Amino acid sequence: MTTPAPRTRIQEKNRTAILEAGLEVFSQYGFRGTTLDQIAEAASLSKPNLLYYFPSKEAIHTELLQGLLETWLDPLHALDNDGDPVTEILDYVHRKLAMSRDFPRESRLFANEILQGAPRILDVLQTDLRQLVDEKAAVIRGWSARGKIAPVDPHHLMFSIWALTQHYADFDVQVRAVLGEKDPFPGAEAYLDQLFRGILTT
Amino acid sequence: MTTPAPRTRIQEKNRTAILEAGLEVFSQYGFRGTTLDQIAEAASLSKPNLLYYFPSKEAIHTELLQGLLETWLDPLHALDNDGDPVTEILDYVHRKLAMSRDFPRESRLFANEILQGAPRILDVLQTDLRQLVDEKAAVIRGWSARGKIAPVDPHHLMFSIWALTQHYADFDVQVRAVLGEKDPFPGAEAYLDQLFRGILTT
DNA sequence: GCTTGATTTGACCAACTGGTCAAAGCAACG
DNA sequence: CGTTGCTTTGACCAGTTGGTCAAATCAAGC
Repeated sequence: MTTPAPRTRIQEKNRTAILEAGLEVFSQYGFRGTTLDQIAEAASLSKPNLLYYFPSKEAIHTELLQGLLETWLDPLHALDNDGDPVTEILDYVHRKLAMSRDFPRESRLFANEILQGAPRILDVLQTDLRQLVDEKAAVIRGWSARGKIAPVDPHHLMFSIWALTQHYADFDVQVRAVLGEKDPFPGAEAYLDQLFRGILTT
Repeated sequence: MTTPAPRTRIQEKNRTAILEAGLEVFSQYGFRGTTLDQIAEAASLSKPNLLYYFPSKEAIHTELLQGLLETWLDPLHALDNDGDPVTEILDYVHRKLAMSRDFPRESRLFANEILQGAPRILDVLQTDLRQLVDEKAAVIRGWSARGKIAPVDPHHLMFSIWALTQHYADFDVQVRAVLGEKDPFPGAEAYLDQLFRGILTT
């Protein structure tokens, strides 16, 4: 969309490698904590070569964040007013949890940005995200009103879905420290099902 | 405990100012993203003066993290096997939520550390935290077994309490972007009450 | 094999980083 | 007062940072 498509095959390969490397490092150390040298090494390129493909450290970060936001909000778009309410919401939970399992670095990149006050995406949050959430909140409120699900605050329901699913990616280290070797995800899925079923069906 | 008490009044004042400033900056930018100059300015001290009170940037960070861990685990200690199960758990939720409201920077400092792989506290998580959690998990499992609360996975219950309460501090910016000016906390408290009551009372 | 444009790199730079140090300022006590 | 020990600071340093640039390398069409 925003990104002009890379032309040659080698450009595409290197840009991809840089973004992949950037994701790896930014998601762990945040923007300020990350150095171009780290990214360059992770991408197996020289630092000046990085800057041949991207004008600055900031540009890499921005592009990652932009690509991320689409992916991140996508599952919420799918929440369908005409589907079965409980199924719709639980499906959303499952999709979000799967994203935490399959794309934990993306989740951490996002978490880092928010923790730092979201300097680069605050406007998107205040406009696009807010609008989308309000829209879906209305859907949920409608379900409640029609007695399809228990009365719940739709915004806090949304927050709780985000918090719980992303926790397994963002706090992965802590979860594993407490759980030992055991894979958290099967248990998480069952628990979240139980938890949200509990609040949705009175 | 670990920290030898400062002697003079001026020492105490400056050490406190430095820790306060460090908390402010570390909690926003993480360890690597924070500079001594930032801390010095926030504490209204010169950089060499900082280093008169603390031997290094790392020392400030470590001391903050140590003090934090105690406070952080404290509410969990209070979970009492002999109290009323639902009340005990909901009280824990309320205490944790209050901490997010009253000490958001502490929550973010912790989040930053975990996000970066918990390099400085991984061992504490794997020993002290794990042991404490296992202990309380046994209590909860006991309550379930005796039919006092619904059968739940105690570890994931714990994770969900942490995730939900800390979300309001760590993702504060996002929450406020979505909610507008409205204070999230009264709503959060009511919602969390409803959510956990739902899963605990079948 | 030569030219042309895309790609890569070594050398370099100014600003910033965490940290040092010797000297200066200061308070209080005799 | 003068001395003594705590406190503060300006000047400084070596290493790192994001970023530049001219020159070298490379690939591909002619």
